[in-house]
Amino acid sequence: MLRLSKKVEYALMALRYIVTSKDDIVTAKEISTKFSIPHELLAKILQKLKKERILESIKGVNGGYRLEKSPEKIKLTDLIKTLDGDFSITECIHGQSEDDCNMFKDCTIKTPVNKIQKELESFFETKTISDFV
Amino acid sequence: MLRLSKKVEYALMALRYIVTSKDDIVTAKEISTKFSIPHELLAKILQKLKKERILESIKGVNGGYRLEKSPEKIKLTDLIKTLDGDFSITECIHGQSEDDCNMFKDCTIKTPVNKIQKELESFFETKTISDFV
DNA sequence: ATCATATACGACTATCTTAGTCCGAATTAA
DNA sequence: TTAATTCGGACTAAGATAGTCGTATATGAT
Repeated sequence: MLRLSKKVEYALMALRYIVTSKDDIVTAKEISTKFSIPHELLAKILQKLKKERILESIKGVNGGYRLEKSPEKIKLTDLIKTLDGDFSITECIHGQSEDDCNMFKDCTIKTPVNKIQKELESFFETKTISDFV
Repeated sequence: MLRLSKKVEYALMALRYIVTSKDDIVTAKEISTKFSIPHELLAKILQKLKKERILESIKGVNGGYRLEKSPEKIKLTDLIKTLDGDFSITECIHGQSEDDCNMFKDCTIKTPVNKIQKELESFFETKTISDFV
């Protein structure tokens, strides 16, 4: 239904929170409490953002997260690809060639669908965390 | 994951088929066979398109469907709204006011999310069946 | 009239994805 | 040593999507 996943929503709220926080380091607990997001779930999200080098993590007591990339460099496409694993408006698109689809041998809408995919992707490329601050 | 539903995909294929068909009237059977789409499922889709006055139906033997609107007037947003019931990138958006969201009492991303929603909606407004023919 | 071929429509089921939980680590400052 | 934190995988729950089934209704052809 063309909907942002909760993971991405949570990530946006968390990133905004981190960006605007007066503290250098912010814990997953703090964010999950603030927004009533299940702690374990948010923790996983932040861990993925760390792997993607969007966040930097500090382990142990007094640990937490802080930005590794600057807000204007964190694109919405990156969040979607990292957290949802993919960015494609149809199952048959995997970011590769236009001819990969073998789901419908007589599918006639490959070309326009690919065009829309590319346009959408460009659109989300232009959206960064800066737009959320 | 920001994906078009199968319903919308099927609708696009079906509409394109109807538009480019040399026959005045096309049956659901013909289309479902052509693309290996489950017949009952496609039938429901076409019925919804009929209610939306995108298609016109003819009952009984030799019945079927034909376009009621011209291809350039059938927008992708219409298909999504009709078939998926809604068009919103987040649960808290229902096309109404920006302040309807009560999911997160401290949600801080309402405004930017609403902006993106509107931009996306405009984008899909510009896409019509003409783009698929 | 009857029959075969269509659409119309609601209820149901199956499948897949997403969201959320649980458990046990490893790390580190106090 | 302890408490607070990140890390990682496996699991379960919930919800949305996809697909099925049964029946009714309309209508042209025989």
